[in-house]
Amino acid sequence: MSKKLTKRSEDYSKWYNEIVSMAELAEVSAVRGCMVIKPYGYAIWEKIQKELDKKFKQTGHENAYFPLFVPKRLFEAEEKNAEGFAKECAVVTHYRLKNDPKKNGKLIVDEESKLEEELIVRPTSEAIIWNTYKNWIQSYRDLPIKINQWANVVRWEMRTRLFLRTTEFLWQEGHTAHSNEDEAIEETKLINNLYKSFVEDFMSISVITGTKSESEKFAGAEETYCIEALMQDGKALQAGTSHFLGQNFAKAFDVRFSKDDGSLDYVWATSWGVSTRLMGALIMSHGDDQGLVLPPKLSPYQIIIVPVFKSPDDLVLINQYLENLKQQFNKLGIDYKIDERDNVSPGKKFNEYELKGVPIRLCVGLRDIEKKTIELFRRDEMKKLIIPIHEASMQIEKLLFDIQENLLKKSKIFLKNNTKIANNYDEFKSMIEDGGFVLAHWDGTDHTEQKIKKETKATIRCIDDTFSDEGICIISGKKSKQLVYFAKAY
RNA sequence: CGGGGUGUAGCGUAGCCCGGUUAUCGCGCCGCGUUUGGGACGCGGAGGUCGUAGGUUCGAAUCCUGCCACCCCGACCA
Repeated sequence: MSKKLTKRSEDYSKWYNEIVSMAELAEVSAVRGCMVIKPYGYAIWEKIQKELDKKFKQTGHENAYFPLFVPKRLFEAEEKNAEGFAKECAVVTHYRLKNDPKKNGKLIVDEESKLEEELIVRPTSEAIIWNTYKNWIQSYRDLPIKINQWANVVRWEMRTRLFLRTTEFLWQEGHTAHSNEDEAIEETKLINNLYKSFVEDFMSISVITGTKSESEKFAGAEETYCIEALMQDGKALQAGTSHFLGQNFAKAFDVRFSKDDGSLDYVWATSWGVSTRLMGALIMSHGDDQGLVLPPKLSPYQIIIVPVFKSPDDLVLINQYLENLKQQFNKLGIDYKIDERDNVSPGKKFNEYELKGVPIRLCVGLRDIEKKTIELFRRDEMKKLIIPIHEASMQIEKLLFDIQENLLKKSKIFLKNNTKIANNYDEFKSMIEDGGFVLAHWDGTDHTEQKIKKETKATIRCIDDTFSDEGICIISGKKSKQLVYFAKAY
């Protein structure tokens, strides 16, 4: 008997870690707070990358790459940004090691190799990129610049958690430069909407959108738009952010351009990103007591084929039987994998692929060949059905579509059922305790926000401007422009 | 950085309070055989500086001290 997965309801945190490890997504590495992403987990990340790239290109963006190291003086240039990240930066101070004269075989830092100016390992690339853009931009004709980079960044967090908050993480960061404010704001919103549609359509995760409060927004940004998802334990997760940077970075790095009327102006900027944290969102949104559940569009393969055979001859027969179907999969662009291991029982394979969240399992044995059937199993509903093989490709195509839709539908219902409106602070406190999003009136002050955070651990997750009903702040009793989303968050 | 906890085989663990043969058990791994439609079984086998450095003792996984690492709760955060 192999190890059983802890039930999701018993210990959510333990369940999460076990899925990451048992579904072979990633493991804790020997390097502090960092993780090793295993092939299966990385294949999912690659699907995310591929799809986002497609969307970025459709909206006029290009990929490029900038250095890992940021000289300290560049990092200092934008004060708020520097201050925001100062406490969590890895810093390169030396460039050489030498043999320890006291201990043979040991290496020590060569003090003589001390750098005159320290290099910061990027926690984000605004500084290095804006210092580069400065040389690229002279005229309004050079604008807009719309670049994305896939990179690793390092943030020395106190506490780490696989995928959600690792010291090093992978992400994409977009950095755009525009000749006017409206265009930059439009870009910021466009990307946030792009994130929303990606997360909903591909990851089947329902999200709320809006802007961040003053204290929650990105250091150095004028406005931060975000998408927020709700995990099954009732905690919110920031899944993506898109920042309108105004002219802050242009001023800090002195990036000016000539307008068509001949005057000089600072450029307008945006930056935006999603990270490997999306993998955490995926696990916590869809996973169940059997393991991971993947939406078909993100699964490394949509179908796992488990042949049931007693001899190599049986296996040959089964492969012949499936030949035509496999060709149809290729034609339809459906990825499949066949598990032909003969030293592992079918039952064990069933459980393995359920743990890995493969959307559909196709099981075939001699019994099926006789009856001209196949057995299908859909992971999201844990239901089996036996169908004639001549209907298989058609049914599977439909089933994949259904699973994708069904997961989003479930996610939407979950989000809806766990979003409540609080009319007073007592109600608010008990709702926050239960988990989920709580909509409440807020007077817009930092003081009130901090008070709520201190007393309930809830933060303002986002402010959806489409809400316009005025009301009274649940704490201060002052006038409130609208309801805002609160929740306890990861 | 504060408060709590844990380090024993690849993983999970018993033993520790109350020191005493060859360090327990399960999973996994290797070999042979029987199996294979929901986590197979039998027999045989390999694998350990008991986190680390000292101390106490005839004798330390066990007691004492320092150090290191990791986990949980705070502060910090995508």
